Amino acid sequence: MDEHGTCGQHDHAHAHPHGPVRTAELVARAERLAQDLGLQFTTLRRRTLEVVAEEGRPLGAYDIAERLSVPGKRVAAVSVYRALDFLTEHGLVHRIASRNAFVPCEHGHGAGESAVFLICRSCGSVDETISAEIERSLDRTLAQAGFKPASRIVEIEGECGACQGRQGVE
Amino acid sequence: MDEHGTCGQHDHAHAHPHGPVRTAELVARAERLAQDLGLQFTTLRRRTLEVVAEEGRPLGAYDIAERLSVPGKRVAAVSVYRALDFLTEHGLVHRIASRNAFVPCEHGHGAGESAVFLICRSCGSVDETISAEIERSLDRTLAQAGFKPASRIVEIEGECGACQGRQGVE
DNA sequence: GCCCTGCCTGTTACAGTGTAACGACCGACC
DNA sequence: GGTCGGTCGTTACACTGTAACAGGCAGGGC
Repeated sequence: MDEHGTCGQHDHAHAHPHGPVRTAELVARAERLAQDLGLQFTTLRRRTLEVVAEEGRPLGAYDIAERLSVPGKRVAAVSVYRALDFLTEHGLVHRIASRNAFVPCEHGHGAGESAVFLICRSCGSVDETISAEIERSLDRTLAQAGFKPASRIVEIEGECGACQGRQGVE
Repeated sequence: MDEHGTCGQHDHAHAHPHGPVRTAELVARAERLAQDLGLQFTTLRRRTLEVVAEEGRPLGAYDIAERLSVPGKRVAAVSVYRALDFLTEHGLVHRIASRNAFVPCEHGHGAGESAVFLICRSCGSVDETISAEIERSLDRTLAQAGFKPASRIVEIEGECGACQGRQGVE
């Protein structure tokens, strides 16, 4: 429950070392959220969220559509986009702008907070962290420029710790 | 050269506090750079840079292609992409990931440094700033996560100072 | 001169990304 | 029942980006 308060330090959820984000947990959060706000957490939205959560790396909308499709029943990308609109709007998944792809939200943070995405060029994994320090310096810079922020995108490409270890690649 | 007079006749929303990037200056920088590194600053690359520099807002590759084309001679988008690859690689233009569009580099900074882009939702202008403070906090967060950064994307969407002033619509 | 090589450009083709528009369905509410 | 709003299916289309191949052009070696 009390996820917001305890996350003050550098205690962030590492999802990838252990495997994918807890799908069930994310779905439960979505259900609570829909309940509270009177929104519809439909089957398509739930399945889209599950597919994104179960993948260990960013998924494109068409990849998601393909995974949602079964021989008799094809899910069109446009439907996936609408589901993703819903999910991103409520902070359940994030869009990785530099990849045109989507990842599950690893934190319980609200949509207002800004996350930093660490994208590994070697293994393609994406880690999400939050730093109050970065937010502070961003706020300061924005205030100085007289700019009123609405949404923030911070994406760092590079090499994750695990991939630096096994240097040479397979 | 009169820098302000060039915009007098048109009422386009004009992005930069200091006026549009000086095209000639940017071209001169490119020429020096090509000279120093033994690279070819070809006509297509120069004209692409000029088109991007003269626009007050981010331009898509196809927009650039259209501006470069003349009735008899059409420039294909793929050529523009190659020119843009060259220009971004050498820090002459930047790609705005959240818009799939390109802006001229307003600073003389090297490719290593990371810029912060302030994208105005109202007028579409993009301002580029650099903050040592933000870089420091990013570095600290990355080091803590054991992540080795290669490139950084920081894009803030919101409302620029000028648009906050004239609140409503035009 | 001639060929070879490397780089740039033109062209075609195609895959991926994203949105607009219309219609049908369904549940809620009068 | 009828209306209204939201979701979804479907089609169509525009935009973004890359692969692959061919031609052109300059420089270097013979």
